[in-house]
Amino acid sequence: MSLQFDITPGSPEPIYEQIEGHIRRQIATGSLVEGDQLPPVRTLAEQLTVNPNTVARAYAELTAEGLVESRTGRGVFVAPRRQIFSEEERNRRFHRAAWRFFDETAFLDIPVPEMVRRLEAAWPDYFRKTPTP
Amino acid sequence: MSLQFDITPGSPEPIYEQIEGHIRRQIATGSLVEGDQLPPVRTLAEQLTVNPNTVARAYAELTAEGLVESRTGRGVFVAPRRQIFSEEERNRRFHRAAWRFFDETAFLDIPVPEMVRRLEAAWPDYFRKTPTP
Amino acid sequence: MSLQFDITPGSPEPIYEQIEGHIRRQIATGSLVEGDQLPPVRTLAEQLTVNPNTVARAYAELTAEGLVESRTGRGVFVAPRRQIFSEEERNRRFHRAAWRFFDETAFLDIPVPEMVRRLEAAWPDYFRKTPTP
Amino acid sequence: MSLQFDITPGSPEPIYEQIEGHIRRQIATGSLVEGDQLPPVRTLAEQLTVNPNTVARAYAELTAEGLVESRTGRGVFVAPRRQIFSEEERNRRFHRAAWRFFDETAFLDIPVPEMVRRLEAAWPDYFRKTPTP
DNA sequence: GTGGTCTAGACCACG
DNA sequence: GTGGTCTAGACCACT
Repeated sequence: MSLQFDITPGSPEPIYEQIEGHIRRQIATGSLVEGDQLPPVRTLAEQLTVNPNTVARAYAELTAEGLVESRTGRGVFVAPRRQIFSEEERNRRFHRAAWRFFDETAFLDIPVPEMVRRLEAAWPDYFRKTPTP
Repeated sequence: MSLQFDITPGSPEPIYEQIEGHIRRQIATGSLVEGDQLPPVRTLAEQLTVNPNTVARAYAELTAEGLVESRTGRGVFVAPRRQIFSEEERNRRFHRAAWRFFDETAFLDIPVPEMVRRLEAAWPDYFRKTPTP
Repeated sequence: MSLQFDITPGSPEPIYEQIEGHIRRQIATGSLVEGDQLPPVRTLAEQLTVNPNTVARAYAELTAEGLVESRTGRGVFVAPRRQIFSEEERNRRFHRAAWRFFDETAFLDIPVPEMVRRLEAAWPDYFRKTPTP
Repeated sequence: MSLQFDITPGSPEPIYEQIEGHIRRQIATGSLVEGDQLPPVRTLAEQLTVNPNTVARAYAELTAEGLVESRTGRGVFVAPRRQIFSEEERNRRFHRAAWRFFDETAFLDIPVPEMVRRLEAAWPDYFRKTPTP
């Protein structure tokens, strides 16, 4: 439950998004399940040596998305799994991610079938990256 | 050579990246080949109704990447095709893009096979974004 | 388009939520329509005499909700209307709001039919509160 | 008199407010009448597995409002019913609650008549939240 | 000029 | 102790 991970401060991806990403992944892969408590804002901030506000922002966005919920005075906990977005919105988000992916890979000269193959191959690796402690 | 395409003002993707993307894709798919001239900065800026600086930036980055080259006084031309990135670099970029894609889609609750199917389905649409003139 | 409104700093409702509320209402009632630009963060911050970060936070949340979209370097604009939440999530939010309403009115000793009548009567007033300039 | 109810730990509504709400409702609906004794702070705290301070706070606020009264050494009892708020105050509170409700539901795209219908439908459910023992 | 990120540090509400 | 809000001020990316 201690959420072992690092962030890369210089990256174009903002720190709070990196934090969100790690936690989302833990939830998506089942490393964190409903009712689990996230580390306190100050603790995680210290561990990552970032400002508490930055962690708080990540928690706030995850809360807004409904992935976690905050119980005042007690901490932030993984929320029961729900379907938050409409079919339409999920399609929109999928398309946005897909196009971004195409944009970032189009000039790598990898043919589409090969790309898809690689993507399928990368998935278990991604899934496993999150250490189940 | 007149580069028919639109940019999406509402997108979070910066305009200069959208322009770069379109040109990269034209080159990747063979719509633009070695020696073809790109439209002058001012012309393209007018056509897209964006700031000339924005177009200039896109051209500059493509030049830096070696995809196009500027012949002073005459314009910007598609460069001879060569292997720009090392195998290692291409793998690195592919992985980064793939992980970002996973991060953005993991919590959409779309199973992997379905995701792959959708991705393959989205490609022609993406490709068509830039009509080959 | 100048968004005439005040905020009450002492209120239990946080300032950024008050700002969000006003803008949501303007959009809900049609005072702000797709494509309209919101006042710049700094301008609105000055007008309300709050910190720019506070306004930025309100804008960020509205952006996350999909009600507005930010075009980098140019400003924040009202987004095309979309159905963002699933039926389930909308029900959940409606129920939460309804129960909160009941909690806040239960001890006012107003019988339910009377309450409903009053609520219907209050709506046009609410709707009109947002000045169409 | 044993006050059968649960609190929802995941809710954004603070626990002490949930407790207050339940008791207010019991009084409003006649489940608790003048002279009835509330369970001792420690007992209720144990039953709900919350901090005794939290229960104490709820009792304190209800006492301050005049809904219950504490007879030192013997416990807390439901106070004689009286008009607690002036007509004006009741209108003010109703309006505040109504506007908050509108704010939270305006962007759910539910037409007013449908909203009223749903609200009426939700009431019995809300009422039942506290089973009359 | 626009918005977005991050830090530092204060203050409050809840338990 | 927990998270949440707000301010002040710096720095960056994009147009």
